[in-house]
Amino acid sequence: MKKLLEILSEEMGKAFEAAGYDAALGRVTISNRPDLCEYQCNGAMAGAKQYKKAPIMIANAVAEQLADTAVFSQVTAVAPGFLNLKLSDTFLSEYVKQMSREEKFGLESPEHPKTIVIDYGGPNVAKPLHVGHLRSAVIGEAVKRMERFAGHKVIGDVHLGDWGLQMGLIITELQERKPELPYFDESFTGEYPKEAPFTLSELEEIYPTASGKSKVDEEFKAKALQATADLQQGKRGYRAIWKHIMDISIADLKKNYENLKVDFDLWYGESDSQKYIPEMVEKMKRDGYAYVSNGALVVDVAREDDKKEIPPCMILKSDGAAMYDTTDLATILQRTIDFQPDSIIYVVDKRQELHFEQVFRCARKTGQAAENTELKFLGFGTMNGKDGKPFKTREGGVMRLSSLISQITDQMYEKISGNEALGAEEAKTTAAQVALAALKYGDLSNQASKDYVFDIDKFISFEGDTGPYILYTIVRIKSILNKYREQGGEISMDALTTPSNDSEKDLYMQLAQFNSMLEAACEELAPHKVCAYIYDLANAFNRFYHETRILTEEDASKKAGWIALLALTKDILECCIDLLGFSAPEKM
RNA sequence: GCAUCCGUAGUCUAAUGGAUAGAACGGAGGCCUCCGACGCCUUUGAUGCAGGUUCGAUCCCUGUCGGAUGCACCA
Repeated sequence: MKKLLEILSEEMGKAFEAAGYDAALGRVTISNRPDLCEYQCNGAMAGAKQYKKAPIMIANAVAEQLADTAVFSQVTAVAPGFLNLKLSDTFLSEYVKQMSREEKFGLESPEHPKTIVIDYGGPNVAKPLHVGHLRSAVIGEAVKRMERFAGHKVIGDVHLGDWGLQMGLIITELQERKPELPYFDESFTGEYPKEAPFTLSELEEIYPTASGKSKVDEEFKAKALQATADLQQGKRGYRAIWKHIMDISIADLKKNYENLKVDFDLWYGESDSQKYIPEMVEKMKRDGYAYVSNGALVVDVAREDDKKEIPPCMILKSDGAAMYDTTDLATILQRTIDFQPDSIIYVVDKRQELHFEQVFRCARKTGQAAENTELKFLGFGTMNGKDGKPFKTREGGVMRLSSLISQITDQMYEKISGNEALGAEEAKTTAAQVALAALKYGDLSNQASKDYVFDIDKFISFEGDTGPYILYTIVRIKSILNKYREQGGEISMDALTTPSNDSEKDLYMQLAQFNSMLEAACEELAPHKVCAYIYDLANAFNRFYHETRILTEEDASKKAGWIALLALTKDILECCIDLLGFSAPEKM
């Protein structure tokens, strides 16, 4: 269904036209002076120059045309030329009633659904997830759910880091520790063992050790680089080790992401694009794009109008090995072949912006991406500690994501375990549920591109603009609805009446904004807009709730109408938090 | 050095070029015989600085100061 503001703008546009002005001037927006009006139109001022008339004259003429509109209950022209509007109660409630019947609360599905690949998560195999992986997972998951809800075909790909130097480092370290393993025996032709020669926790220790060594030991680093190249060339024993690492690591990653309510459609990695690389490189050479510079094979991507110098995209290092430019390009090619996507969205740390700028340009120039495929970089900022510096453990190390989550869950448990309505078991699961909401809302309520401060006490607070506050509001509504059912009441959206006071009308207006809010949030890939919306909606509900005795109301139709209003509010809140990637308990 | 992004109340955060810059936390004060007071209502307080474009600028442009980040064989 049409967005409310669209309808209002059309109505206003007709009035402008009838008064002899351009209908486009009739754009209506939400009032920024709620004390004066609910909606406003500033078209008279915009048109003043064009028509060489005082804005107030235009505004007056337009207001006259709206004398008997069914949409507005009040239209006033105010100096210097504002048109202040109030909505008709019946029009508003009809709109909301219609919306409650629609499949997606009135959000229209796109005429041409897009195929969108979202690249997020980006964990490295053999390394546990740490706090640096949180934002990509949380933001990417929200964007995926939003676009999917909007009606697009969305494919979420975790894009594992499984092909770079870290694999060579692990192989090299393993060889030093256990040189007797068949994987390192060049003459071995039999089948390699099914069991991995290491456990998950060993693996998680091997990588940092090897990484540390490579920084001080030149020889070790050279070996690791060689091992990386050998692996990429397909050396049999190395591939077998790699497979072990992958199996162990992915099983663990899946478990961790599941705890975060994050799930991927594809578990592809850099390695999966490998088979496209040789042909891609050849074609780049053949087409004259790639040339050798300082021993490496590169493609120029600089443009004349660049203010800054954009280094060329590196296709192959001087030792012939692929690097992240290469795999990212080959991955674009792979996705083009597999899905012909209309859009590929990268949810990546914003520090990688230059890299992706290079890759996108190169992909366009050399034809890895179709011309009509848009490549979007959704860069996110750093999660900082209270000191304003990147989040660390007390000891100054990198904090594991699982520790962060258990920390916030434990604190949440302490807060809610005092609630006697909850059993011990229920308190545990509820704590985990609310903690996840606190964590995700704390992250998503900020604009993705900005750095933000991870403040655990603020996030888990039930007061203010937080996840728990949203959940609390939902739980409160559920509690009322349950009582109503216990009294034998039935909930039906048809019971919606017209608003009878300001706080109720405000709640109606908040609800009516759902479709335009979500459309904007999807368009701008901005989950924080969904957060801002549900916060406003929860506030509007709480204000209304405070003023209205619902269950004791004697007028049955009034009561049923309020119940319907509550039910719709709850449905929309729950819909939104599902898009953000968390859920509400029954009690808390 | 060059470049990019960001500077909004004490803190944190929002605002397709529109009126008196919107919230949250904190501070001050009030509201439970009543559907969950983890709530609600008052109140306090901000666009780094200097110019320009515009009828109108937090937003666009220029300069300046401050912060973050990036600048080919790591990802």
